[in-house]
Amino acid sequence: MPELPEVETVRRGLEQAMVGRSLKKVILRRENLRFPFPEGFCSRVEGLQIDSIRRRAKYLLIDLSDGKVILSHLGMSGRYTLFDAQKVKQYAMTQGGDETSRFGLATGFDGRHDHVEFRFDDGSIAVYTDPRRFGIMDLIEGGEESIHPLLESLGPEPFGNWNAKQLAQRLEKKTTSIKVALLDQRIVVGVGNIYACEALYRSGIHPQRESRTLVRKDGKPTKKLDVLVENVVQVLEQAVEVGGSSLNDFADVNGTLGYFGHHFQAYDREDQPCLKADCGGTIERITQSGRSTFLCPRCQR
DNA sequence: CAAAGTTCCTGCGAGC
DNA sequence: TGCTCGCAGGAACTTT
Repeated sequence: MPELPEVETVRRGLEQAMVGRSLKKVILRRENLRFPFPEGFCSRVEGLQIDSIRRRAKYLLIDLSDGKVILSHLGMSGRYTLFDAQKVKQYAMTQGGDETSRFGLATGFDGRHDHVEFRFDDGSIAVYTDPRRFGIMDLIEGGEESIHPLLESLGPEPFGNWNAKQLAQRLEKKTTSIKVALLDQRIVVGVGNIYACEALYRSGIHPQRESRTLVRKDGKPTKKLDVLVENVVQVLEQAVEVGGSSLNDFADVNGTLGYFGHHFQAYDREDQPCLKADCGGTIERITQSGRSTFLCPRCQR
């Protein structure tokens, strides 16, 4: 469930549930996700309090009271499910057991993919579930965040002071298609396949258009590039609003609604009519870098 | 057959 | 000519 808006929604959910609590016990049910868990992960974080939870790109950064940071990426299928103390009690009574996953269907599957359990001092628990295991969990020592290999080459946050001028600089010499460029986290972070399609559709830009053709010869952004930047920010903002409007006790419910409770204008609408007034075109699906792109060939140029 | 993400590998062209 | 570098495109990871 992982583009910027979904990760931000999860961040808010975890913030509510975790900040101010201490990690009493952390349990790993396998040795790796996409990468092995760091050496001694559990013992190095147990006893520490959660001070704050931040987001950088599609990564979650969980700040601990001694300066360490838990780095978490949801990959394609990662989710957090939160259980308050009362729910934990209920599950303990009905399912029993202590060291095996008791949450089963509550985390979205039967428990086989519940890889990490964070148990807090107040009796609440956060479970990380990830069937495809493209997710990542790592531990960063205090002050070493800026040199973490996964974070160091990330581009600007779209909700920062990102603008068309900055984007133009990065696209000036790029022959890659604009769709593929938007997915490149070194150019701008947080945009994934769905919102890249949506932003290009709204902007009337063909996803296969060469990136550099959106920059003028003097290096300034074209009007279309200005529009694209506005639409990327708008699409992401609107998605955050939708995700944030739902309940707070299940981070996965938030994330799921963020994607599928919302209907898209282009994504996953192959063979359906273009929604732009008077266009009359039909949404097409093509493949770029092995990923589906949805577009209206009539109004995207 | 496809899937919301990221990293790594290979092949190619440019430039020294 | 031969080598290196960077870019572009594709495969790989895995389960439902």
